[in-house]
Amino acid sequence: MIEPSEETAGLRLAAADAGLLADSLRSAGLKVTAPRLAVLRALTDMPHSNADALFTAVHTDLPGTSLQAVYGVLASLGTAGLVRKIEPAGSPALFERRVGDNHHHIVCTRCTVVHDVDCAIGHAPCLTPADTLGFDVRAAEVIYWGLCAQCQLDTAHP
Amino acid sequence: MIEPSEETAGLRLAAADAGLLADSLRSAGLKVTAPRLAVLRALTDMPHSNADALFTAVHTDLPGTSLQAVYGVLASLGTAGLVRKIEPAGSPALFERRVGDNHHHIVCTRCTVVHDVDCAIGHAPCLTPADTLGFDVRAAEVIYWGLCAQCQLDTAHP
DNA sequence: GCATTTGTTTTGAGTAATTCAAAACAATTC
DNA sequence: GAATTGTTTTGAATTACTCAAAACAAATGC
Repeated sequence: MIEPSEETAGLRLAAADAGLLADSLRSAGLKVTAPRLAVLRALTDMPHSNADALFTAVHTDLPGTSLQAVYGVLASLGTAGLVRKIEPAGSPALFERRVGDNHHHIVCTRCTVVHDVDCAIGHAPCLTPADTLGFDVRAAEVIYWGLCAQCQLDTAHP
Repeated sequence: MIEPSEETAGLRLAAADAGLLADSLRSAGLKVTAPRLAVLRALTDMPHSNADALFTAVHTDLPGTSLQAVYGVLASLGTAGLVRKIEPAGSPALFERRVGDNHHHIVCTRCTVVHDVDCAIGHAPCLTPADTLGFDVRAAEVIYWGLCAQCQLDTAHP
């Protein structure tokens, strides 16, 4: 039996992955295009990326791709519900593939790294304000701000 | 005894108010200037305003004032802790004088009106994520999104 | 397979919100 | 009332993003 090399394994994985990504596009009613697959792939590797970082990543694989195309892809993936856009104060918009759950984010005020966090109480208590003021509340967004572990160390020993 | 006219009452109030605003600037270690007083006054009347709206309001009273001055004023008031800046997704930054409590905001997705809301559970349960991931969490920001009462009516009877 | 339709991407330009820098100016301090 | 320090004006630049028209590619029907 022939052992698959690491390279062929990598290719096979990439191919399988491309198939899954293509499927997710198709089932969202979107055409399968190279820029869309590339953006989805980049977002899988680096969640919480901004449009520019994704452009850089995509551009390496697919040199023809324009920044506007990345914005266009992100917009269509967004409305199709395949990616989520978050906009922490003072930062350009960030994108992630984790959608459909009501998870929140924790942002380091020093290095701006972002991580996912689940809601404190498991279900969604903080998703209901004390007084809705007559609003029909559809969503709640929580952002925690603080210092990440590394930045705590860095500020302690400068 | 002479009844104060509405006008003198207004002036007296304005004067008293100017005194209070000036005091708050002084005790924050900031110089008392006309643009700063004007921005504070405008923010009192119209909380959740953006820089441009404040510029328009201030410019009426104090025609020399530039937009950059308003940005400068807001920056210094911000670092002095006299105003708070909020940045709801898809909107320019908004400012308010209500500081020091951990209140949150509810935003109408249709007309973008913003109101203050207190935390659901009174104390701060949603201010603690389930897993801090090693972060030293300093603040939590909650934004509720929905339709305000008026926009619910407007969309029901278009 | 190939033409058609429909949707996507490129190219190029434009805009909104905000920031930067130097000179002019005004509020506090001495 | 002069000196100091901080603020505002003026003018330009930057970042993040959007718009529009033409070129192009994916899916659909034949």
